Amino acid sequence: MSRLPVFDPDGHTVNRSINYQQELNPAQYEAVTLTEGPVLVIAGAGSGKTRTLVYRLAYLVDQGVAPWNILLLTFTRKASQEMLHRASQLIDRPMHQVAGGTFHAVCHGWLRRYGHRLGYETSFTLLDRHDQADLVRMLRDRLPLKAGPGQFPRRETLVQIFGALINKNLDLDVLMEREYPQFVEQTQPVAELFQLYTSHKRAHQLLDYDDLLLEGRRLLAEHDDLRLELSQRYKYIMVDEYQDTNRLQADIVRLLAFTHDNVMAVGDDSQSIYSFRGANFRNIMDFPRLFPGTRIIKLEENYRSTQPILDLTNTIIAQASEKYTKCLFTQKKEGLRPVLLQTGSENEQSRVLCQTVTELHRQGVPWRQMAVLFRAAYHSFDLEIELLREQIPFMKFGGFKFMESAHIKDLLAYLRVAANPRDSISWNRLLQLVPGIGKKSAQKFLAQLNQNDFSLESALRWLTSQKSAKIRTATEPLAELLDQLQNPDLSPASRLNLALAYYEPILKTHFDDYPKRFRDLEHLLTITARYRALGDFLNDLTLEPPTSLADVTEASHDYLTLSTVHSAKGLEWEAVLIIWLAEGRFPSVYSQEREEELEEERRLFYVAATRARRYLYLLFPTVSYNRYLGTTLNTVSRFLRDLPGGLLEAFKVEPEW
DNA sequence: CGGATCCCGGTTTTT
DNA sequence: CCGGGATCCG
Repeated sequence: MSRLPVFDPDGHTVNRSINYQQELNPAQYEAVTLTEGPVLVIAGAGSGKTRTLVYRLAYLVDQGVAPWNILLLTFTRKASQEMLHRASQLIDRPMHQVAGGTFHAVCHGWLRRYGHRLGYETSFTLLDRHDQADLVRMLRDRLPLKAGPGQFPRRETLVQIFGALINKNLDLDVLMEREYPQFVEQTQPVAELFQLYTSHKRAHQLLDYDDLLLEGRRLLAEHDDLRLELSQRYKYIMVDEYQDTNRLQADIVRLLAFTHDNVMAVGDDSQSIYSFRGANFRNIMDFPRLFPGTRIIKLEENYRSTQPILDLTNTIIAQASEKYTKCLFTQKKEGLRPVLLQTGSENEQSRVLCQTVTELHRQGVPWRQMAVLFRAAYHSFDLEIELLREQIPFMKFGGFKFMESAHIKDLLAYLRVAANPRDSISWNRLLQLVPGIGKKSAQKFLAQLNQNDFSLESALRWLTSQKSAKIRTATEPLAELLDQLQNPDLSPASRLNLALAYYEPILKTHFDDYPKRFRDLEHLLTITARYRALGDFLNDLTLEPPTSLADVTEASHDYLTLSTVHSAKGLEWEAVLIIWLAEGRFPSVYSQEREEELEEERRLFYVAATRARRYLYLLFPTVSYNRYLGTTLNTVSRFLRDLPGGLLEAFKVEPEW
């Protein structure tokens, strides 16, 4: 059919002739055009879920809905940007006024703007997991912990407990008994520490990830006028990956939609893989109860994979103990069976993988159409060495600890204090880098700062009035730096440069791998260059930390993807290779105790395998070498054991070189 | 305060 | 067996 461009009053070229009915299947079409009232779309893997959301965005705008009246909640910022981009191409009209992003980012935006109603200044600081652990350590040292019975949890564990408390909406007693029985005797001090943790964050304008959701919800729940205003602004709400939301997020949607109920939730219970973050796959089944009158639409036709791949993935998920009937089918009947490759050592697995991708590449599959997936980031270490040796271009996603390394944290501490002088965690950090100042002095400094209402002047005074001349030679340059960083006219990049000049000698004395770390800091500088406001830079770093070296170094255009399964969610490739399909690795040893955790591992494997369009390779080494256990034998992952015959092509292989 | 020494644990997944 | 964290001691 012909598509005549027409001009709307704004002067944009508008294509008003998308034939929605023709370009979508009946179920998709219904999901796209049913704009009023609650809709739940159960979208199987590869069933055109993103396509449906994109067309719905376009359709809404085509129908005359203003883009700023739409809210698109996604799992990552990248996902929402991608959808908006595709939708704007479809209707040839910019969509950037659509509000989009993660729950955390959207709540964050509200809190910057309206947070004063809950007692937050606009300069509040976001804490990542590492900051949370630092704070817990600081507070735990203040607590008179007598050496009671049983161990006190490590600080990472404490952070985990606090997170579960919020996201799973449980009482501490119940949580401890159910999930941390080994620490049950410590429930009382843990509760005390949690109290301390919560009140400290308040007093110092600090918010962790959970606070964003918690306080975002409170903003809506306790301020009727604001709830009304936001509900009327976001007249149409779409939530992607609903199976990975938790109770808190469901509450936020419920509150936000109270004037209209125009919510479309999209998800797949079989792909719920974030229970460690408080998500529960049953949540998606609760949606109709939260929104009475929900129309449920199922997308079951798969457009991604070939039938032999679907035969395997359908079988895998059919073995799940709790499942909602859904059976994917495809028109792509032809195709190769998934291949199981059993190798000797881990290194042989790596070499066989190199051979396989090289062969696929020779047959015409570009690198960017291939991905290697694994359960945990460290599973690919050996492979990365092998890929480098073979000069196969690759990029790794997930498990990237750039932001957690000490030198990055150190450098950012100077900027964070400049942005929020109440940020006790950063003060604590940067003070202890001064030779001659340790825990005790830092503590004294903070107490003193507290009395002076955290004025920077009093901080500088303290730094320049140290009695010992030796200490003053170190604190005076620090005071000078902090004074310079205060200048509001400086760009984030120039501030970072100032801090780097001050920090470089410290870096040299603290780390023997100083050159490598210095390069990291220079990478950080290139990220900074994109920002005009210091606050934006710091927030983004916490809300969307760099996920791969790609964000830091030059991106090449054609590369093989290496990714954790979690980071591969929502993506697809011509060829997918999954490594380490051995008991203890995938499923992980940490999940072998509880049935529900094993079920999640199964869904995780399902997610991994359904990323493949044409080629699916499953690899596992029989022998693994462990430094302290010596050589051990692996058995193939339980997900591949006891499959009905004919689903897989199985080989024992040895590398040729 | 900070370096030396001892002791325990042992790479999950991420906003 | 190696590394981080807690603890001890100068």
